[in-house]
Amino acid sequence: MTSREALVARIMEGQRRFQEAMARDRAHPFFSANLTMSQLKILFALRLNGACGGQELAQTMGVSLATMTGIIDRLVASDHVSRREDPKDRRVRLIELTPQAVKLTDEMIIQGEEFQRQLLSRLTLDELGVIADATDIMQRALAEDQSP
Amino acid sequence: MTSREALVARIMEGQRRFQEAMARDRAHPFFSANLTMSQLKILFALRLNGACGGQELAQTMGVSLATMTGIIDRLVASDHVSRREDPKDRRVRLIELTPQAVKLTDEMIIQGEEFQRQLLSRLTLDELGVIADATDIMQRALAEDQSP
DNA sequence: CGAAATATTAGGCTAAGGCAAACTATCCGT
DNA sequence: ACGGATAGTTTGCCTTAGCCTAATATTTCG
Repeated sequence: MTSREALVARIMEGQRRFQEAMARDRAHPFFSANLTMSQLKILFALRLNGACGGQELAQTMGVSLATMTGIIDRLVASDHVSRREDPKDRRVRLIELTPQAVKLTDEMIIQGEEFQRQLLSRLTLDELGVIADATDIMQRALAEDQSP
Repeated sequence: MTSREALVARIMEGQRRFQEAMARDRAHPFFSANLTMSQLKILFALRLNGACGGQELAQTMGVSLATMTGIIDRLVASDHVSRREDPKDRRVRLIELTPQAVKLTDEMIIQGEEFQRQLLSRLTLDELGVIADATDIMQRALAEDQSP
């Protein structure tokens, strides 16, 4: 094994443990939010791709438009999404997440800020510096990855 | 703002972006797995707490034992969990995840290894060293946090 | 032995999701 | 500006997962 491979393995294992430790936090909202799976999928789709029309949503989920109307109705009633007119095409009703639903999906997908802050509070200034450098390096790799 | 607070803020923001970028990966299995919300909750509970009896599971989810039997039946049929006797109490049927379900929940909760590996492949050896140091520091903070 | 605990089965109910068909409103090519 | 195509909703009907209570079996343990 090259030293490079060894480093990568060490990092991956550490990251895995870290994620594992935060899994409990992320799983919480799944228990407290009273959603069906169809509803959850739609919230995720909207969170990842932004607002879109019902037709597109129905096709993505492999469901008829009539079915989608029903699902969206219930999500509107529970204040997770809202409908508004598409200024570009008035036939379309754009579906978008309410701020409350953005927060909910963030808790499910993004990590527990509280937990992270608590961990960081245990570190020395020097250690924080190393973490910050590492974060910056990953940011650059991420940026290059998205526009090579 | 102290330099410490500045460092923490920089780290948190970087981590948030990083998680955001991986969110798509993690959301995938929610779309492809054909589960109901009750089923998902049970898989999560088993993944986080390990195998347990139906009674305990029913109480955790706030549901009657008869209901739980039905849900477990369907999860067994779809090969997500299995039942086995509890050697300590033969009245109890321990419910545990199948290897397939462990893999599935890992994909939902833990992060995309492939994506991570790809990002790391873009880094120099020096940069990898910084990341590895940072990972180790976080590991220590994590260990201290769990047993202070 | 007998009460208590664990699980399953049977029977019955509800709500979410699934569809097709009919209808309205809007868009856009000719 | 007419007319087909597209987006959405409504209606009516069906299926399934989940939910319960009550009855039954099995095992534990005082």
